[in-house]
Amino acid sequence: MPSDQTRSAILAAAERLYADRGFGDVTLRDIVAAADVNLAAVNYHFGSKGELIAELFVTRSLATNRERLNELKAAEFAGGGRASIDAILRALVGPTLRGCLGPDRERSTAARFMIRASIESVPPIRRIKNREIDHLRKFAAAMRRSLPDRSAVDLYWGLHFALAMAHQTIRDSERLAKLSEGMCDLNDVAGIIERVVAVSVMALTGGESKTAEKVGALRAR
Amino acid sequence: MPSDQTRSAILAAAERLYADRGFGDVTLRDIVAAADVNLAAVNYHFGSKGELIAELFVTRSLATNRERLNELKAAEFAGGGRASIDAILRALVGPTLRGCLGPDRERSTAARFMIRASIESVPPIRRIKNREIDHLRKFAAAMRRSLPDRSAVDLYWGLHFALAMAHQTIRDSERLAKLSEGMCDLNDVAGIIERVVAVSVMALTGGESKTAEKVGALRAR
DNA sequence: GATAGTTTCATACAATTGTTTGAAATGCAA
DNA sequence: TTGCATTTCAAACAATTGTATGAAACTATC
Repeated sequence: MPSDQTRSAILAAAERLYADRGFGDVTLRDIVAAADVNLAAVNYHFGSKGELIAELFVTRSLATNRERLNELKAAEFAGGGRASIDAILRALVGPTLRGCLGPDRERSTAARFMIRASIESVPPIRRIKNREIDHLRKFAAAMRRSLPDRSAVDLYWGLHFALAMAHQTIRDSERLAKLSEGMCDLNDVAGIIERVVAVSVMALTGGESKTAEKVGALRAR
Repeated sequence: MPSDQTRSAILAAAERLYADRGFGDVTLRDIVAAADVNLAAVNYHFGSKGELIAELFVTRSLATNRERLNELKAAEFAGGGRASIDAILRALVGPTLRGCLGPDRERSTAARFMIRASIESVPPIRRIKNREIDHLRKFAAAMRRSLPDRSAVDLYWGLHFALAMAHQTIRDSERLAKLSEGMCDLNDVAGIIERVVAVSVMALTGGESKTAEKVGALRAR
């Protein structure tokens, strides 16, 4: 019977350290010290540092995607096959925002690890990351069904911007807090999600398709 | 007479390498090889690797801030002391977007270096970065003057989201290109700027102050 | 309770890193 | 030229890194 006690202790410690300090300055010795296991255990159980990171990433990546897709399916079911655009966007940005900003410690580490992974693109992760495109494509398709009149380009930009806002809010919540001197409540996760969704919906619908015009008008200046 | 030939060769090579590959995996030996100078030259001219990075960052940081403030001042002058909100946002996101996505090679390296710096937060940079808050505060003040009716919280979020969209577009333009299968033209820098500005303006004005309502309405669901 | 397979451990290894050193080369003033 | 300061260079240094090794400890089966 394989002892996965050591194995999971390493995974947990590694994820927490990577989430906190990034891949750049976390050594295997840091990890085994935090996990209270022997240095050689990492190579014994995972083969190499890169494979450890890869395993962490694929596990969390699958979990996040599953969570997002569940919300999407639920929204589509509730809407009789066609989800509302705000529900789609909520399914896209909700899980990550809740995971990173919410109070749940365990989820928080997982989500912050994923943010790190999306920022500091280390080789073992870069190789896997292409699958994310396929995942996002499902959301693009749902958006196309929800807003059949919008151009594909507008939809892609809307999707891109929604992720951008959610992402940056997690990555740089500290700056926003400092800049606003605490006026922006970063503990109100639900409020943040709705703010991101609201802006994204506006970007996509633009008060009845004004976005394209607005872009055009501003460009003409 | 000090020989700044070596000095500037190091600076140029370091900036290019850091911009291309990030701080994580660029060694001093990579830099001196690219600059075609001796290894010891870095420590002789800069003292340490950290001080080299810091010098690069402060130089570029000052330049970017100056550029942004120039555009802001010009916009405020043109508007008789009060700039339009879209002009303010354009001054905020324009320089970086033009720098990173534009064709100008030299500016491109500089801008991409700054993006790296804002992502991979290495110690020497982290220490300096607090000044950025003061810089952003000037834009927040201009926005307050331009939209005196909006709440401060909304303005901060709008500023935050504008930077988020610009930032992510630079950092992850590749994903957007892949996702949209080339439909989103990332060479049309002016168009991208206007798109970011348009969405930010909508987020801030929300079709005559609908943002807050919309957030409220969505939250009520 | 002996044995085979698995897991842990201390230790060592090879490679890479930023930094230092002291001598050689260079530039420039007298 | 001589003398002095600045700059370059090859070499070495100390520290850290991921990885490998072989013996010890453990676990479960017979």
